Amino acid sequence: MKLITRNTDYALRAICFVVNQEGRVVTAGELVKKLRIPRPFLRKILQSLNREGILVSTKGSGGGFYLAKPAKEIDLLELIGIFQGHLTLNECLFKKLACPNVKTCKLKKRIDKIETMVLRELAKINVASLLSEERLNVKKKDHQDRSG
Amino acid sequence: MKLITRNTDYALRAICFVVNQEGRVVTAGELVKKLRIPRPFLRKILQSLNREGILVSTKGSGGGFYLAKPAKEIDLLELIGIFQGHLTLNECLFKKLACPNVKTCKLKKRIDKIETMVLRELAKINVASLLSEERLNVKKKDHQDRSG
DNA sequence: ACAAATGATACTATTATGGTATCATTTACA
DNA sequence: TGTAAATGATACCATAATAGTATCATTTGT
Ligand code: FES
Ligand code: FES
Repeated sequence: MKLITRNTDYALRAICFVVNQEGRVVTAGELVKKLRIPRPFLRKILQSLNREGILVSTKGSGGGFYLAKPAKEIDLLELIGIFQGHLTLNECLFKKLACPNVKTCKLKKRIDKIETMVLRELAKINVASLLSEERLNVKKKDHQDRSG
Repeated sequence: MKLITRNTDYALRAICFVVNQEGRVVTAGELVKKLRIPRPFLRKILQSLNREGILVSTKGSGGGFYLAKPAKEIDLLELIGIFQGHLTLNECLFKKLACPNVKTCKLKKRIDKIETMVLRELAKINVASLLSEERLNVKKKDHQDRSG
């Protein structure tokens, strides 16, 4: 079981790279080469990040992406929200029938407490705080695909 | 994203029911009726619980299941381990290549910390502590299937 | 012997994840 | 003004994890 899926992780790597370019516009092609993420998948991810107000995109020749807000204001919880939906650690099986126990259920109470902790911690992890040490894995070999 | 999958949850409900029977041998059929879990699925779950030393089974006519150890010694972490494998919140994408950053990666460090917290809390949640308040949802209507 | 129980195990269905592939649109600039 | 270089939108496909079924073998009380 993974808390962080591939698209979230890729998004984070891409954002980190963009941050390091200090305002320069970065194209998807560049990111593909540097991060070695399959191009169509990365493109979809970048489009999401644009829609969600994390990156700004400019179209046309010379276009690309740059940060829409300070690195400090982009946290893991938000990224997970975008790519994995709301993080629900506990979900009672009697969902539709509206579980008769929700009010008293001890398990729910205890899992909820864990969930709250986890969410709080994830919200603390922001891109700026990750960047003092490098986590990008820059590569030599190019990557190729046809779409785009 | 769910921390607790169906089989883990069903297992927990089944165990709770068995605990409440105070040593009496309980059959899969009974559990199916009371908990309204699909019979073949529940049977598979009970077999796992037996293999893993949480329930003892007795075969043949009059057979069934009873607890293999005190309710206090059965915790959620163990159940999750059985049905969902080891809980890994963070798994670096460069797995096979052995990520060059594992030692320094800040993200990994921070997720690991969250993971440790979660595991510790899950280990604290044991069946006995859940049972002071009821979470079983006993039902009227029977359930039917052919296997067995 | 037979019915009532579990054990083992192989199979199937559904959903979530991890992608691909196409075509439309915008823009710089030769 | 037209073409190449970029992103936007969207539909599609592949793989893996989860959830569940189906069969047959084995054990045991009566
Ligand atoms: S049994 Fe429904 S919330 Fe716990
Ligand atoms: S980038 Fe590999 S452990 Fe973080």
